[in-house]
Parts: sequence; C-alpha cells; structure tokens
Amino acid sequence: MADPAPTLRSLARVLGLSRTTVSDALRGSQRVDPNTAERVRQAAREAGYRRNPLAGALMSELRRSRGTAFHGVLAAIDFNEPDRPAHAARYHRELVVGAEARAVELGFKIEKFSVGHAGVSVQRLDAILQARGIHGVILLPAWDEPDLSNLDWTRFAGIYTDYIIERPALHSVCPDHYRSLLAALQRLAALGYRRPGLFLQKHADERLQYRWGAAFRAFQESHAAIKPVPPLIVDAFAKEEFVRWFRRHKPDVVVGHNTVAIDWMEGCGAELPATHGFVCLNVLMKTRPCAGLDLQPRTLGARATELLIGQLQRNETGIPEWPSTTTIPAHWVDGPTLRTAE
Amino acid sequence: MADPAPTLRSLARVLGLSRTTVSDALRGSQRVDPNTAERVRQAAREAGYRRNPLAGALMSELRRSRGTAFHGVLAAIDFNEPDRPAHAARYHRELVVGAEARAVELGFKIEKFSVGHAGVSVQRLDAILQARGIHGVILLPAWDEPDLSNLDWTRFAGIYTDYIIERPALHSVCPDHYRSLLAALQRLAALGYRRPGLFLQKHADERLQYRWGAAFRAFQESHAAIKPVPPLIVDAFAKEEFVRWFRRHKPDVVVGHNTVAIDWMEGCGAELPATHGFVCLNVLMKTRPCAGLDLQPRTLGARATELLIGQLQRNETGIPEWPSTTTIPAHWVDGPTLRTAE
DNA sequence: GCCATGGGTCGGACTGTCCGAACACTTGGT
DNA sequence: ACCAAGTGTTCGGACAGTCCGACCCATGGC
Repeated sequence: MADPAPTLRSLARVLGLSRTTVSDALRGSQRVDPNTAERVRQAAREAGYRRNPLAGALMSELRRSRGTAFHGVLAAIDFNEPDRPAHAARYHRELVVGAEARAVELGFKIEKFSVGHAGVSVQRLDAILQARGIHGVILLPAWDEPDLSNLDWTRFAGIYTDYIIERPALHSVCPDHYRSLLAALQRLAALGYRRPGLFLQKHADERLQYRWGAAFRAFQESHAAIKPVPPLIVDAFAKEEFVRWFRRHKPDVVVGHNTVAIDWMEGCGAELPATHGFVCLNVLMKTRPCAGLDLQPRTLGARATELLIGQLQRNETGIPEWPSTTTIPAHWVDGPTLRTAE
Repeated sequence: MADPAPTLRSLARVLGLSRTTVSDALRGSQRVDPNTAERVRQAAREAGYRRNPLAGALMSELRRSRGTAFHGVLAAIDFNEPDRPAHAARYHRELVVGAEARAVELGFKIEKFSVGHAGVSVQRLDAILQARGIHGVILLPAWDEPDLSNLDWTRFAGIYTDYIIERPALHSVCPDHYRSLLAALQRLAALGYRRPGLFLQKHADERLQYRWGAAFRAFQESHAAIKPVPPLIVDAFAKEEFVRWFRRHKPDVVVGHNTVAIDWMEGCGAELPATHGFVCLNVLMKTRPCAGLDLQPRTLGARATELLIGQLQRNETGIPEWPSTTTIPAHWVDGPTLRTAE
C-alpha cells in the first residue's frame, strides 16, 4: 500500500496507451477497440484503480459546455398552478430564499423557471436547461402529482421538495409532519392539556399519507392520561360541523390549520388562553396571532440545495435507484393562544 | 456577454500577475500584499468573475491529500452491546458492507471501531480518531440511547444510522417504516386480503415512535373495505395471548416480526397460503421462508456514507443546526406465505 | 561583504473529459 | 497501379483552482 493511488495516467503508462484511450475504455466508449477495452478494464481492476468522481464531474462539465464556462447554476422549477392559496405561494418563496442563500455559500446560483399553464412546456424546459448548461434542478411542491418524466434525466440531477414524487422518483426533502405533531402534543401535555383535538381538511391529510392523523392517534394510544377525542377530519371547513364536534367532545386544545376555528371556539364560549387552547399546524396559514408549527421552508430549501450539489459533485445524474426522503422537524412557535405553564 | 466567462488565468493575464497570486488573493490568503489583494478583488468584481466551485473542491482535495496515501478515512462506530440478537448483528454488518462499498466508489475507506463495554472509551476514541486524522464518523444503531456527546464535535462530521440521536443531535438515516407498512398493506389489499392484523412487541414500536402501529391504524381508517382488526401489541411474545387474539378477531393475514406466529396460526387450523397469510416486518428476523420487508441496510449504509462525504466536502463539522432524518422505503420480498393473486 | 530572515510572488503538478487531428488500413472507381 | 473516400482506432491539447516548495529581493545583524 506504499504506492500512491493509481490514476488514469499511471494506468496508461503501464498499458502503453494514452490516458485518453484508457478514459474512453473505462467509460465504455464506442471509439475504442473491444479487445483494448477489455485489457484496460482488467488492468484497472488489478491495479485497484478508482476514478476520482470530483474530477470526472468537473471535466465533463468543462468539456461539454466549452466556451460558455461553468456557471454553477441550479434551476428552481415551479409548476405553474393558477389558483394557489397565499400561504402556499409564501411557502414556495421561502423555500427558494433558503435554497438561494445556501447555493451562494457553496458557490452556486439559482435561477427560477415556471412550467405548465402560463409557463414553458417540459420539452422547452429541457432545451433551455441543456442550452444553459444547467444540470441540477430543485422541483418545488405541486398540489397535483407533478410530471417531469419527459425531461432527459440522464443529464440532470434533481431533488423534489415535498413528500413523494413518482414521475420520476427522485430524492425528496420535506417537513417531518409525523414527528412534529408528536412533539407538539407532548408539549401540550406538559402544559397540562388533557383533551387535545385534531381538526383537519381531509385532502390535506391525504396528501401526507395521513401522517397528521396517524401521529395524533399514535399519541392518544400511547398516553393513558390523554382522553381520546376523535379527530375531526372534514371535506370542507364548515362552522356547524366544527361546533357540533367541539360541543360533543369538549377538547381543551384544538390543533389544526385554519385559525378561523378560534372564532368558532370563542363563539361556543371558550376563552383563549384561559379555558382553551389552539395550535396552528402551519404558521404561514394563520390569520391571527397564535402558537403553531413553523415547517421551516427556508431550512428545507437549504438542505435540498446541499443534497443536490452533493449529487452534482459525485456526477450523479438520472433517477436514483432507491429514492430517499429527507425530513426536518418543525420548529415550535409560541403564541397567545396557549397558557404558559401548568 | 460575448466573451467567455473570466477565469483565474484570464484575470491574472489582465492584472499582470500569476494565477496563483490571484487565487490566493481572492481566498484572502495572508501571503498576498493587501494592496495587491484589493486590486485583484476589484478587477474580479468588474470582470464578473465567478469561481468554479467544482474545480475548487477538486483541487482542494487533490492538493491537501497529496502524500497521504489514502484519500480519506471514515470511521464506523459500533456501540458494544453484549447480548445483541443475531438479526441485529446482521443488520449492523449489512449497514457496514453498504457503507464500505459506497466509500470505496467515492475514494474513501472505512475503519471499524467499537466503544463501551469491551471496546474503547469515548475519550480514547476521540484521541484515536484525532491521531488518525479521521473527521467523518458513521454511528451504527444502538438499542439504548447512545451518548457520544463527549466527542469533540467541532472536529467531526457524523451521521447516525437509526431514527433519532439526541446526544448529540446529528443527521440520521433509517428505513421509512411508516411508508413501507402502508405500501405493504396496500399490496395485501390488492391480493384480496380484507382483515389484516398487526402483531408487535411493544418495545419495538416504541423505539420507532409508534410508526408501525400508526401506519396500520391510518390504513384502516382510510380504507372503508378493510375490517378494523385491533393490533396486538404485547410486552413479550406468548402463544396464548396470540391465539386468543387470532381466534377472536380472525385476521386473514398477519403482519409481524416474529415468524413463530406462523406456527401458532397453523396450530389454530390455518393453512398458509391457502386460508391465511403472513408478512414479516424485517426479513432478517425470519426463521422460516415467508414474504416480508427488506429494510435495505446496505442501501442505508451507502446513503449514510454519501451524506457524510458531502458534509466533509463542504467542510461541515460539528452538530447541525437542524438535524435531518433521511429515510428509504423497504423493499418488498415475495414468499410462500401469501397467495399470489386475487 | 556575507549570510540569515522573511514578505511577496510564481511555477509545477494534479485530476478526468471532450473534441478534433492523426494515423493505419480497406474499399471502389478509373 | 493509383488515388480518393471511408472506417476504425488512438492520441494530444486544453481546461479548472489549489497547495507547496522555490525563488527573488530588500533588510538587518555581525
């Protein structure tokens, strides 16, 4: 093990070939004689040659985009959805802000693109990215199942910033809804609340594969002191349904997205924080001051950028064999809708 | 913008300096005359120079590691736990095998260390790693809450290969139990099973923050055609308790860790796969042929290594501000305990 | 006058890739 | 028999930014 690690050049010297031929042979280029290629592969195996992926990525980039030098540019791709609610638009903006900040720190730059509807088509996007020499893309969350399978993924590395993407199945980054709600409920229990209730829109939970509801039930099951208030999961927000549920099951704290529930609770005679409490599952959605969960879109954007740059440095383009999901727990935000101590 | 993007060399030519001096100046080296440095910085600003981060990373690695025979060494740290069951030991081995393979591909190498009990103490480990110039560590799962907070984390980057580590709070990599069980139940439903039952040891689910149980209940709640068999979650495996549950709730397929349940089912008159089915939640634990989930320890080890090397390349040591959890879904394995079609 | 010191600058070497040039050899038309 | 065109294979140049050792030159002590 005293010898320095073998390189393309040392290998070529031993074989009596040029470094170029060795490189081509190892990458399976059609230009080299099959016999020569086999010879090279065997010698590489025996010498324990390991290609330097960093150099590979650099050179590939450098040569391919000759003239138009490497800019270190990443694309943030937004699926153009016309009637996106304000909080979702803000979540997207925060994701991009976080991604941009981290990108700059690592010597990259982010450009925004919009596809579908008023934006460009997928084919057009492919052409634009290729022309600009962009090989890393961050896909922003889409309400409907996004489809970018038409992109030529052999030339791109991608990260999705929501739970699951199937077309194609990329690595993704998103909040840890399950763990965050468990932690929030634990905090409520520590504050003395014993009858937590969950108030959700059905579609919101479905998108997360029922993680909110699952965490809520798991908490109830595993804590004997907690009274099992059944979660209220509705098709659309409606006052009557909520009031009926609230009167019947008497939760002492309600956890949900929509802060209009606070008004309805007060309409039933509740006084916050004196008699009851409220926690918002996404502070970007609150329309009045209250405690809640910050899903940390900036941090998610930053982490997505880190993962993407990691892939580029390993020269890993294409669809991963085993897509992974990276999650970050939400950050608790105090507010006037909860009592401060037992 | 007709000119090609400025490089260190083009910048140096204009300034009448060498590329080295320009590089040093821009990176704020002490070796350069402050006046020269300022001149360089201004010229770079005016020319719109942007350093190529890929080339930077490559060269930094290349130059720094010259002379040192190995590109980089990572440590795999195992918490020495005396009475670890055989399947856990195998899971650990597979994790390391996956990590080693990926490390080699990326030009790194892995060395194994064992701490606690018969292994070295944490203080000693710190000294050893420092002396060996090792800055990346992969922590293997520990049954009890592991504690490595005494390591001088300002000098290390670390990844834990299980759900959560609090001392210190590092990034972690682990299987996606929640999603995997949901997917498995969906598959069973597609095969025609309508009364799935879950059989768990309490401690096993607690360690995962109840994710098995939570996924099971979430599936029942969201699928009207599925009969809600209550999960059997026991303190210790015992035949009588299982048989009572099995007779009373009549599940048509049982999902659990311990394959001894198959014997008990057969004792109750079940015939697999004719009348009933069984799925093992971790194929490393099965003691007889059956369908189940491969939690993919090799892939997890590989991904942990990638994340760790990413941190090292970004020069990120210490405890992350926001620890993330990266999960990979389990891989379904067919077996003779399930019918093959509707 | 000589040598040691040190601040500032420079050149060499390093990685793998891509493209066009170069070369050897075959084929087909005249 | 000769040349043009085509085919198959190999090679060399250029490229990025960094680190280390070498080098130049001014200064100061003896």
